Amino acid sequence: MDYMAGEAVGENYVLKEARHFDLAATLDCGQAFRWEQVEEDSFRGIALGRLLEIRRKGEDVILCGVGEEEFYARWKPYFDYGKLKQSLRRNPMLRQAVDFAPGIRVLRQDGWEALCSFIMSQNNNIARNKGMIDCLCRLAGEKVPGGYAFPTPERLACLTVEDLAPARCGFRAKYILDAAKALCEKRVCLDQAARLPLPEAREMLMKIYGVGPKVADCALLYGVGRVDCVPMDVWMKRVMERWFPDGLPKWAEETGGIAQQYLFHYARMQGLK
DNA sequence: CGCCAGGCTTCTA
DNA sequence: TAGAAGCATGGC
Repeated sequence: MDYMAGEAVGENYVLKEARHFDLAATLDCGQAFRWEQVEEDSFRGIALGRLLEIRRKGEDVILCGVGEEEFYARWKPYFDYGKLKQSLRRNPMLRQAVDFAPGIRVLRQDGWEALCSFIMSQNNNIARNKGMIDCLCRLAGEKVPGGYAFPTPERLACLTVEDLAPARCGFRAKYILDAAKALCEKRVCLDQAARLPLPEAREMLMKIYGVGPKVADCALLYGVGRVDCVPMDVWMKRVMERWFPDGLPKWAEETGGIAQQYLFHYARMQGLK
């Protein structure tokens, strides 16, 4: 099953034979920061303003307390980028990377949350970033059943660096506040970023203090649904140098961000130098 | 203890 | 205009 379908069973929504959905590889690989593993094969997180517990049971994946309507309205778009992965396998190197960890999925998160999360991820590690974000949500996020939503730009824009001190964001605090203000003042519009030519979308995000190419690209890919956007970190630079000196195949460019996810993971696991 | 984190801004030649 | 230095902080 490469695109998601399932059925409501009792109180839950069940994805049948969801072999290509590795929860740990997807939720704990540094693309999202609000999921925590609660049991062997079970994760809990707040995304899109809602608490979700999701767990694997044999070949199935169960979304606890989710009905059909909510699945299609909220979670399918969040978890599912469709059949893009299969076509990548036309290239031998891409096939190798995809088959190495076929259960990784690229998430389509909330745009603002992704932007803010990747601003905070800079020169940081995943574990600490999660802690900082959790604290930020408790500090300024709206209370929802089971925890706190990610704070809206409006709620952050009226705070100061001192207000954010408990989250221990360090030098990133001022960046977050500028990003929040940029959205409130409509200097930056993420809906517009979804439609603009890629270079213009990046340029717009990079006007935010503390947002460079990498953070802009991550926000676009993981939060704005720009699967054509390829974040270039140290690992991807090595991948391109070693395996794609002339760039990704032309036909793969429009889904380059998806390719990136598999190549990144593969390169890192191989310890590519 | 040091070293490092899926960078960015600022300073320097 | 490229390349190096500082940045805040805590996980390991």
